[in-house]
Amino acid sequence: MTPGHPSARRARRQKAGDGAAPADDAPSKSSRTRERILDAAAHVLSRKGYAGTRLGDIADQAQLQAPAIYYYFGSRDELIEEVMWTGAQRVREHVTKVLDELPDDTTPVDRICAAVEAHLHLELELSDFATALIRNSGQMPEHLRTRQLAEEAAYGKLWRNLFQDLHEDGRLRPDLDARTAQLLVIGALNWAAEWWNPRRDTYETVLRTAQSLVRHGLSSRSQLADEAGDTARGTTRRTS
Amino acid sequence: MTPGHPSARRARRQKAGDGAAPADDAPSKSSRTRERILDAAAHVLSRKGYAGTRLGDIADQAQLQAPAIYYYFGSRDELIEEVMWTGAQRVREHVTKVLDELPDDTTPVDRICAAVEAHLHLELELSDFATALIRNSGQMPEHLRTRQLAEEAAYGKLWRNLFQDLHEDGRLRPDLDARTAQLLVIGALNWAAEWWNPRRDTYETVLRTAQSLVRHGLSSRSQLADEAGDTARGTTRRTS
DNA sequence: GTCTATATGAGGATAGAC
DNA sequence: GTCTATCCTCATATAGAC
Repeated sequence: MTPGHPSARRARRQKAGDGAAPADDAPSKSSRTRERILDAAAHVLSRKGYAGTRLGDIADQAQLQAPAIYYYFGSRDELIEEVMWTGAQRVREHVTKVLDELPDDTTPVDRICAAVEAHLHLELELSDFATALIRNSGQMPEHLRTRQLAEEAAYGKLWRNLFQDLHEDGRLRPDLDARTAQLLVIGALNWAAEWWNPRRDTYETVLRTAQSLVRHGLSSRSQLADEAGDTARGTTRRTS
Repeated sequence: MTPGHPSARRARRQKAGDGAAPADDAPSKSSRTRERILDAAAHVLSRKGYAGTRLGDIADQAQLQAPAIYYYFGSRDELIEEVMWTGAQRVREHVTKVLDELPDDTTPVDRICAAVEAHLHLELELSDFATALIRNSGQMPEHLRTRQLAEEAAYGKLWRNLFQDLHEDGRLRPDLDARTAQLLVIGALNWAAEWWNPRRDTYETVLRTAQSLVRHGLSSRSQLADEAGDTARGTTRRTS
């Protein structure tokens, strides 16, 4: 509410600055405070949920007092909305970038495996944002979800294209429904943020298992033999 | 709080009665009100989260006034705890039952496919309980999670045994980590409650795709050819 | 068994000092 | 930029009528 709120306006200006400048000067002023608040909010949101997220808890985590938050964000809802959007946005940007950098002759299966790696990597990296998103998507008031839904639509389309390519290549096993398979795969990956414990399984193990499951689960003809030793680590490399 | 609370005691007695009697007499008195409240609580909890669940909303959904809830449950927390536990409990019971009824000579892969079917079926059936569980597991105060954690441990062990059998049969592809694969599979299934829309995909489509993905994703040697036409529907039948 | 009325407390948001 | 003090709203839980 109160759209003309002075602190909100100021905050928005700062944010635009951060986002636009690629690597101009240093992360700039002590306006890294904004980042601290955002990270803190993701942390609390993932653990307490939308309704349970107290400005006081966020402030504790960010090492300042609650009213200071209003200097950077117009309201509690505005802050939470940005957490949800940021998580979705960063994952999509990262996966997009990785796919763009793949050689043109990369096969559809390998592209999917690369996407699996990119998704998993960033999701586990940004686990507070990821779990905040996962747990609260269905619990947010609709009007706070517009940006997030746009992100997710775009991200869904990206995956849909990957599966489409696989299908057109005749490599998608015919008893699979493409859309359903895609949602099941993404679900398996998303869920990983809920259970992954770095002290129990290495990231490599999770990645290798996920990629193998996807590769063999999806594709009909096995171009699998010659990849056998390769699936262990990143698929971003050779494709010849 | 207030453990000796009269209404709580009364409520517990009624519940025990409901649970014990298999099909004795009718669902008994208007104490089906308790079920209505429980269902309503699952509905609200899944959409608003632990902290956002208001007794008033539950009351609206159950078609009574908020204070009436205290006749059946000792407190808000007690009610919520029971929702979380009920979801986990019913799924485990159902899957256990289905597995127990399988012929003794059922192969490990087929047993896993049967478990996939049972899990998916009950999860989509009880979607309010399922999504309540999924979204709020990480957001509940620890002291409300004891029963639920016990359920989940038992359920995890059940799946672990399924994968163990597959492994000992030499059918688990060697590049897979059993525990990780299991968590990824369950994750894919759990997530389905988040996106499944009966008006878009039939239950059959989801089930068939999930089973196929799991079967081909997990197993090394293909005993797949002779099952091809069978994976479409339940796997509970033939195994000869 | 279910209601109306109310005591009590927690948390978002603002004003204004520094 | 960040703090202290304060207002106001709203939800749990209880008391007690019907």
